[in-house]
Amino acid sequence: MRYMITPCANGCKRGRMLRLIFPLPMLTQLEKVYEPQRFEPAWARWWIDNGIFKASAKNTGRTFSIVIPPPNVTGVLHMGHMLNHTEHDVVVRWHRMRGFNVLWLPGTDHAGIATQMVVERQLVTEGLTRQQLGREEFEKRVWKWKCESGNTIKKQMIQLGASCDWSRERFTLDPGLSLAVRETFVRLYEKGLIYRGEYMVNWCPRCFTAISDLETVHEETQGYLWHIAYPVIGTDRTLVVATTRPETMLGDTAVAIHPDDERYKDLHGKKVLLPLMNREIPIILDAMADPKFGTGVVKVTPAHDLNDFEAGRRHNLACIKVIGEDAKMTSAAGSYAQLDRFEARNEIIADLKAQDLLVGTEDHRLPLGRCQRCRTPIEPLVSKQWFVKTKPLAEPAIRVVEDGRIQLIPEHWSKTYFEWMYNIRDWCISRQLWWGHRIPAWHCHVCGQVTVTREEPAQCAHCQSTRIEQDPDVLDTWFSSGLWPFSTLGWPEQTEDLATFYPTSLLITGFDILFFWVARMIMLGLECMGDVPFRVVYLHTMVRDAEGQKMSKTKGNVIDPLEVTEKYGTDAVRMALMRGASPGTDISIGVDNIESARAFANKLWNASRLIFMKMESSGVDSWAASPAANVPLPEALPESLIIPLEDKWIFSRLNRCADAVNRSIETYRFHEAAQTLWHFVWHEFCDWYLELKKLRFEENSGINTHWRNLLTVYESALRLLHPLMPFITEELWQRITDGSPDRPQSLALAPYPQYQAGSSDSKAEFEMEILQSIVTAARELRADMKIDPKATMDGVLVVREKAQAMIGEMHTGIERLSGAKLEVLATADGVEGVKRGFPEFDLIIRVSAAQAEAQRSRIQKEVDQVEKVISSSERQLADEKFLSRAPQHVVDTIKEKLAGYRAQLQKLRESLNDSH
RNA sequence: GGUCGCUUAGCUCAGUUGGUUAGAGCGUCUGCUUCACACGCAGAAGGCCAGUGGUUCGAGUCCACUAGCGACCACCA
Repeated sequence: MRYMITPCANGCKRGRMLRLIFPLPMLTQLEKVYEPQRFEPAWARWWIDNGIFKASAKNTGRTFSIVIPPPNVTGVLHMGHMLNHTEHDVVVRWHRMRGFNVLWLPGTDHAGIATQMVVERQLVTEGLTRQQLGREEFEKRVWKWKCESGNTIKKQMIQLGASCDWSRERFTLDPGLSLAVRETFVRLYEKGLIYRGEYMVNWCPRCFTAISDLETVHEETQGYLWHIAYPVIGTDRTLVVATTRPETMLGDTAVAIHPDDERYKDLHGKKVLLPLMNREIPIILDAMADPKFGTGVVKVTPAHDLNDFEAGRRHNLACIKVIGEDAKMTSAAGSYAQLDRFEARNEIIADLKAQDLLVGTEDHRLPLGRCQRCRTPIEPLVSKQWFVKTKPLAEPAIRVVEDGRIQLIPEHWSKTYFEWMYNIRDWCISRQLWWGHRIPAWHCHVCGQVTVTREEPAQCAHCQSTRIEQDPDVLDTWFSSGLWPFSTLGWPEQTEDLATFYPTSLLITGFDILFFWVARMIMLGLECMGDVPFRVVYLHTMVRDAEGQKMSKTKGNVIDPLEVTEKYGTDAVRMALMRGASPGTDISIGVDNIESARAFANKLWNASRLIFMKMESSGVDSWAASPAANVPLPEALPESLIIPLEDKWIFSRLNRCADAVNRSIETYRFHEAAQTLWHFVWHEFCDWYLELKKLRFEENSGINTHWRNLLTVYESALRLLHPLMPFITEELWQRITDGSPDRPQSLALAPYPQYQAGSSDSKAEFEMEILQSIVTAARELRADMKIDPKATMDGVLVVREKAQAMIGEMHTGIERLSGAKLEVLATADGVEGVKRGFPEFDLIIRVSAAQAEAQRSRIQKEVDQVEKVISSSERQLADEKFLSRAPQHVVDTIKEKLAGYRAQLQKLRESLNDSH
């Protein structure tokens, strides 16, 4: 037993914890079925306890740094996180194994509104409100909650194998990060990039705070366009306005018409009587009124509509707030005061009807802004808030993407980014919440001025009064997230970490927070650090279910990562995700995908089981070579003269595999890396290589060479696979290493196999292909002719020159894998039986005439197919235009291939004639 | 309203600069309890690459349009 379950040494009350007694270099036989639950938690712990993932601030070598998109402390891990974390971990482990000084910095976000809502909901169950509790008590309460449940995400990440440096874990409300927030705020304020003022903001009456434009979601909604008649004073005419929000009319301070609108020219300079309120308001001339829309007359409510607010400024109109922060009508709404805004709407419509002033109603689809958090319809209202002036920050942020100092992947996101950046509007950063970074501004009760400083001031900077009070508001969560890539490294202090790891190398995140987060980090990074926060942004898309549907609780199609990792193993879920993770497309994940990934893990497990069993019976107890960064050259190995074909072949394939995988990960083509490894391990290493090696061990000759080569390849494969499937590979790797001090402590620290020029062996690959074709041909014949699977077939093999030596060496293997006793002859003359002909060999199986017949239809089909290809190639080679315009190498290739097809056709025809 | 993306086997998707029998996994069918693995082995079937037109010697790949789906942005009453 290598694992022991012991009570947690530090007296943790949670009961027993898995602890690992390790390392114990030990090669024992594996259980028959792969049970990841038995070793995954132990390795997760072990990696951390042994500091495998610690970055060094002093390291002067190549550095790779990445910060996690901090999950909400309120959060519970979902599939999107798991995808994100797996992508991070693959890239991070890959770099670490390539010898980089790697930092993956983890942490969480205080998530202002979201967290506050969670705790408030808790309070409701106790019959309390935060107001009853008071600000200080409430904050304590949130902190308490944060400390209790805030570690969930961390534990879950550890369980997923995320190779973060937990010693550098950060939280957006940490003292250091709060310092960074304050520093940034003061700097921006001093540069005039932060200002306070009364403007139209998006107000959520349920969350009771202003929110930014990005936090409102627009939704097409079916509504009405009401036509309301406003009597024109001094005439018997009326002006008919069209509105979607009649309740705001109580706050109208003008109606607007287009100056050139002929219909109303005679009314210029007149006034109308605002119905229900009996207030006289002017008719103003403004281009905001589109003569083609509705009636061409717009009511102007500066307090409740952005356009109207601006029109109000242009025309110096009063701003009458008729809807309050609680979404109820204010006292300015006269008899409607205290009504909810939607109730008021109904009453107003009824009252207008009664007075015959409602002259029309038409259906109208309109976009309705809702609060991102609680879906409550947003109330645009005028309010005194803090804003960031974004244009000056956006300009350099646009430039760095334009000139490639930051690269967005997939590249097409740049356009979306530019689009938003060019049209950026000022950012409302104050929130009327209690959970977050308090705004470092103090209001003076005496002179009314504001003091903004880094340190808490004792007196007003303007009148020296001590009657000052800190602004009650907190900052938008994204303000602190925007500083994440450098605030986490110690800024504004000039720390070693900051010098070593900023700018970070890469950011991996979802496109859904491109504006919320990525854009703001770029702006604030450039502003505060004078350099980009990261060089590459890889944006992945959404995780969907097997049918490509968005996962949602209401649809019931959510896959819980913890459930499935528990059931199928973390490695399996990681692999399933990676196989689907191609840049730019959504990832569909169903249980099927995860099951097949588990099958892959099980395959690797059982291949290892085979290897370990054979090692034991051969008296080999560990793998003795040190891992090398390069895929080894078989020629460089001792006893090179007797390297068997399967070894030359597998080394060559391993080399190509390493090449492909390295290039795939480098370009974030995770699906490609996964695919390549899957194919190599399963269909090359297991299906062919191990099958051939099993026979070698039976033969029991040259056993040391076989072992050395096999273990070298196997060990390299584990290393290649490690970033994707860290647990199973570590578990297996530790079992074959002998624990000597020159060996890395963990597979996570072993060098990642690199392509080595000259290590590919085309001759071996060619010969192996021939071998595979012979075996496959024999199996096809057996299946087609329904020959007893257990019967040894009797046959003849005629091999042409290039492959003859191979047949000599591999004869036993070919016979065993094809299940046929094969006589090797120089020609096939006079041999009776079913024949499969190939350019490199003929395979003839002796069968009865009845069995042979089954072969004919399939060969005929192939003949038809090849004939078609030949005729199309011939047509092309006869085409003058093609010959004159296509490049020579294309013409040559076709000529070559045509020759091949012809040979193939001839062979097929022979088979057809001979098979009787 | 603006922008972007997608449409390839029954399903989910690959297919890097255009180059000639279009690939994988799952599913389906046939046969195998072969001493690593039935989470397996061996074999097979299955696709006028959404449609139309264009560029080209050559198009799943480039261009235009059409249809369907999806996402993001958005202050027109």
